[in-house]
Amino acid sequence: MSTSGPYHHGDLRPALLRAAGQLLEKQGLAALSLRETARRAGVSHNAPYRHFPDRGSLLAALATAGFAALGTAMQEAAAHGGLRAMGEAYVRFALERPQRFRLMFGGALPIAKHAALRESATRVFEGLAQALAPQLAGPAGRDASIAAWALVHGLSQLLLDERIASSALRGRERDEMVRAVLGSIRFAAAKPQTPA
Amino acid sequence: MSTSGPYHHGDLRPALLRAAGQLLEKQGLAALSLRETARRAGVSHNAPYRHFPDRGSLLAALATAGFAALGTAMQEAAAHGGLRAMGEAYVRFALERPQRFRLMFGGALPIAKHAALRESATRVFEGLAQALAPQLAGPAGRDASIAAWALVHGLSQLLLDERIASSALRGRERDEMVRAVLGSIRFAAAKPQTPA
DNA sequence: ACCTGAACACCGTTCAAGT
DNA sequence: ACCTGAACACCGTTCAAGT
Repeated sequence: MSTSGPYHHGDLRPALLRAAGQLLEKQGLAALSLRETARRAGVSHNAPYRHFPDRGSLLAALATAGFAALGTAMQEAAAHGGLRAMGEAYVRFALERPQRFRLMFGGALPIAKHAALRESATRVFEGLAQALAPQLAGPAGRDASIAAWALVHGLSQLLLDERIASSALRGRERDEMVRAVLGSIRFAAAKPQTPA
Repeated sequence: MSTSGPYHHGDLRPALLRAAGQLLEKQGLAALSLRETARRAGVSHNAPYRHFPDRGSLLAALATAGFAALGTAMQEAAAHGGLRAMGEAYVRFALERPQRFRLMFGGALPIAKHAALRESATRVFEGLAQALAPQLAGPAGRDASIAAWALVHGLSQLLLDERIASSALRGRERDEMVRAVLGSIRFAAAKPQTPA
């Protein structure tokens, strides 16, 4: 009577997102079932359908929150450490939240079906493009900014998949190696000659 | 009696891989169930366990075949068109077999559990590193070759996820845009000054 | 050896019903 | 409005049995 929750949960949507987020980060996407999420939130297996039309929509909400967090981390990094720090923040986000990052970029979500997801992702990428714009103007600069983004994104993915052998560290801390790899590139179209 | 298959299928393993590959490319990873694969191969839902200990092992076999195909495509491209063609072949492979590429790099497979998978992947990456070696020697060169790989890999992923707006094409064919993006990068450590 | 059918414990989703 | 329990058609995996 006193210890049991209210009949109307009242705050079920955030509770479901919290439970689903924990499942995702601890057990991975495959273990993230609607039924288990409901169980952890203390409701029947059917209650989530009041807040999400299907499993995909729950996943889309998790990914959307992920893009918001990534965008914030990148803007903060850029404010303190400039462009270079922005790229490093991207990689750090991927490595700190591997399952979330995979959900955001793994293609498991029908991106066309989830407008909020697409918008939150686009916002992040526009922030990156704007930060690059002063250095990389004009048509060639736009291609270069895609290359910069691809570089940072690819490095994140390869590290996540443990595809970069530990010998590549050559005694350095991982962050230092990331800096060195990102710094080993120059943009052909850069207005002043600037590092990544 | 004459149209029905033999009791002992005889060639079940390749038949399963073929059916699974078709399922993967047409319906995506989520639709690739062992039971449906068995159905398409014309055997009971249980027969696949004679050839694969579990679903993950079937997926690993598909991914392993994918790495072999990617390696072949890259070597062929390199023989005809050099380093640049190698990178373009990487991107082309990803775009031509999106679901296969996602399986290979999506982190859905417990890579540690599948030795053949890890080896086939490593072979591909060693081929890339060797092709880069003449231009990028020494410690800084090794970081640069990781950057080159990350660039190609990231561009593939972003194109696959349709994260690069169609406006980025600016009227060009996709292949041409890929060439321009890859070509917009210089390696700081390159021995002669060489494009990507 | 290789294949089958029944069984178990899971899914996502739908539906009729309760408060 | 919001939640529940039963039901349906799926899974992966295991087991006892057939040829």
